[in-house]
Amino acid sequence: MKKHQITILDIARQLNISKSTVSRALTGHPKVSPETRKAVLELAVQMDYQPNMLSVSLVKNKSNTIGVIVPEFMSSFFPQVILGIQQVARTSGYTVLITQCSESYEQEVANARLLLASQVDGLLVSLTKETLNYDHLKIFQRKGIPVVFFNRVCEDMEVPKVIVDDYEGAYRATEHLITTGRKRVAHLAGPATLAISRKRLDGYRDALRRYGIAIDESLIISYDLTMEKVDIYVNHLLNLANRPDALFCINDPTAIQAIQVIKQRSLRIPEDIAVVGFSNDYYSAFIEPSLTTVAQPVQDVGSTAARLLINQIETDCDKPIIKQLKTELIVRRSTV
Amino acid sequence: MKKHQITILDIARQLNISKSTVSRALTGHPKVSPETRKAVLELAVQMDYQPNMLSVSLVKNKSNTIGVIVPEFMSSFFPQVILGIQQVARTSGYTVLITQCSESYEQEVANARLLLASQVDGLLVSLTKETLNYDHLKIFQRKGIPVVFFNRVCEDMEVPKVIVDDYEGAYRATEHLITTGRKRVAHLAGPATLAISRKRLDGYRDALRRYGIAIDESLIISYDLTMEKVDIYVNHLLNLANRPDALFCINDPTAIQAIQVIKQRSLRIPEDIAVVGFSNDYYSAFIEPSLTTVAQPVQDVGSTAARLLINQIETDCDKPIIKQLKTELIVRRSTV
DNA sequence: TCAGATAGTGCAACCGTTCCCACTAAATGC
DNA sequence: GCATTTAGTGGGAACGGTTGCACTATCTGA
Repeated sequence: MKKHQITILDIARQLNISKSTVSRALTGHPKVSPETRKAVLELAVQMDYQPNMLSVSLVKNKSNTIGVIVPEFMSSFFPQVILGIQQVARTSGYTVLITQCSESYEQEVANARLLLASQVDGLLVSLTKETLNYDHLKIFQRKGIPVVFFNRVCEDMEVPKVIVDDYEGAYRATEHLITTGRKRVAHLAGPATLAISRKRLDGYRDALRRYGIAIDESLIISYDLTMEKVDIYVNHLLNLANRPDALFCINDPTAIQAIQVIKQRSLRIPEDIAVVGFSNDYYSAFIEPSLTTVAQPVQDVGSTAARLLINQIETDCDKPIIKQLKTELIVRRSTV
Repeated sequence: MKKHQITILDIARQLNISKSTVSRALTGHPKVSPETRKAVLELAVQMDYQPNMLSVSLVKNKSNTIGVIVPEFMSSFFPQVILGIQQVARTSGYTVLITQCSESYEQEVANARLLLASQVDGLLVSLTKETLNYDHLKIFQRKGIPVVFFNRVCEDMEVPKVIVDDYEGAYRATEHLITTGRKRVAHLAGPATLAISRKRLDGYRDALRRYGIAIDESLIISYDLTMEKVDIYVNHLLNLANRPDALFCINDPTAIQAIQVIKQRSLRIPEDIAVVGFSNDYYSAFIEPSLTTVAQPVQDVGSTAARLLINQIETDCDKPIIKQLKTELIVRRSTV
């Protein structure tokens, strides 16, 4: 059963002083006599006093909390981004309220409402693959609560964003496939709702164009990121009369799943078909064959976004900067 | 810049009624006339009103928040447990405050303090590998705030715990190695501070004993879960005059790292040495060779723990039940 | 000696809600 | 037709802190 909470009033009564003085002693206010301060501090420890942040937040109109909305929690990507967020938040004295949407738009709306009600001082968001309407996020803007997007960003809101250079990454990946002799490079793309899908697709297209390879639309398949679909689409590609000799996938989980399908069909990687992923997930180096992929500075995405947000919270300046972090092509055995 | 928040008082003034009535209309209190209720609800939407949960929590002395402390966030294990926690919490109307310790005891203490100050209604904890003192968690008990442990539990606190049958899992894994002809089974164990390490070690020992295999202490190495050490210890084992022909690892990341080392030395898996992990992480099926491992019902751990906690919060009954979930040996190519 | 500074403290308002109590007016019972 | 219930509302304390202001007592300097 929940016990009575020790409050500053309890301390005040014991010492026969006012709660104002207790508050001042506890918060390090200068105008408290050394003896009083000592007595308060000692009694506080002895009584196991813990301040109630709810009331502090209420009176100060600041919760020192930042909200985070991520689309999913299964891949290693978002947990790692959160690691970066937490590191920065912690050192700046903020608590992080993490919510997760299971790729559902409705869940995203619910989470936004929750964070709003929780009086977060700022919001970090990465969108679900379903999100097309942004009203639930624009409320934050209207209320003057800073918002920063990362990874999966919203293109019609003028707020700071942290992304990696998806175009460049995809371009380099495709270029790598071409320069290692591939002629028919397929692309298993993400849903067009996500800007990252579109940019990676653009990078892929431009690389082909640049190297004078005609774009074959039948080799481009956009899918909804549900893993079961990968089997279907990869099989479809492998069944084409003029089979692709390389496959560039929207992300690492997709690539890894694709590799399983290709292996099942007893095709050799990379001899028969090369595979490239995107994001360099933790386990991508360990699979067989090890996966060539585009590495993103995952934790940096989180820490940069957090820094941008906290800066905005504390200075009230809100230039809608777009921080674009560099990617790096990591060549492994799935392509060479 | 943060704008003025819309409060029930703003609504009250606009409609020329008292804030009590507005509050009642908003919370669905029966004694409000239909017209008043309608007017309030409409104006609330129109004004973009969002309740301030801080004040609600303050006055009700209940935050509808549960705190979670996990030791790390890199492996897929804890994020997945959290998924299970969130699912249950959400349907019961609770928000989840997640904190992460990077395996540091000090961070754990800081996180506990933070959650206490945030007035969580209950606490879910999995300990860091360093934790030996539990004062920071016992405070919750003293204050009457329910605590439930999961996975890495504390043996000297009488509270509910959710674990998997580590002993049984380790026993089965070791048994599997023995029955497939292995004679010298090594064990790369976790730190003795963790009960899971000790239990898995016990299961390993008992399986050997049961099958009449003398226990060779030189084949048992306890390490601190920092990946770099795996290289050293595995190499040490492989350099032994009488090399082991099987290796049972405390968890999957360890096993995967061990496999890398073994492959570097051009030994064959499983012919020269078989490898078994524990926990069936997401990627363990995809590595080469695919990893034989003991699967845990990861999300169930989270959902069970959350259910236990919420039940305790809402009924005030606190039987220190220990829920032990079943494990399952998954045989893959690293052993057969 | 006395004005003025200063250290230390207490009072009370405030943050945004809930909820008990009191009140009025209409509805009901007899 | 009058007492009693009841529906609907408002007033105000409470939750646990912070903080501006007022106040007293001591100290400073000319």
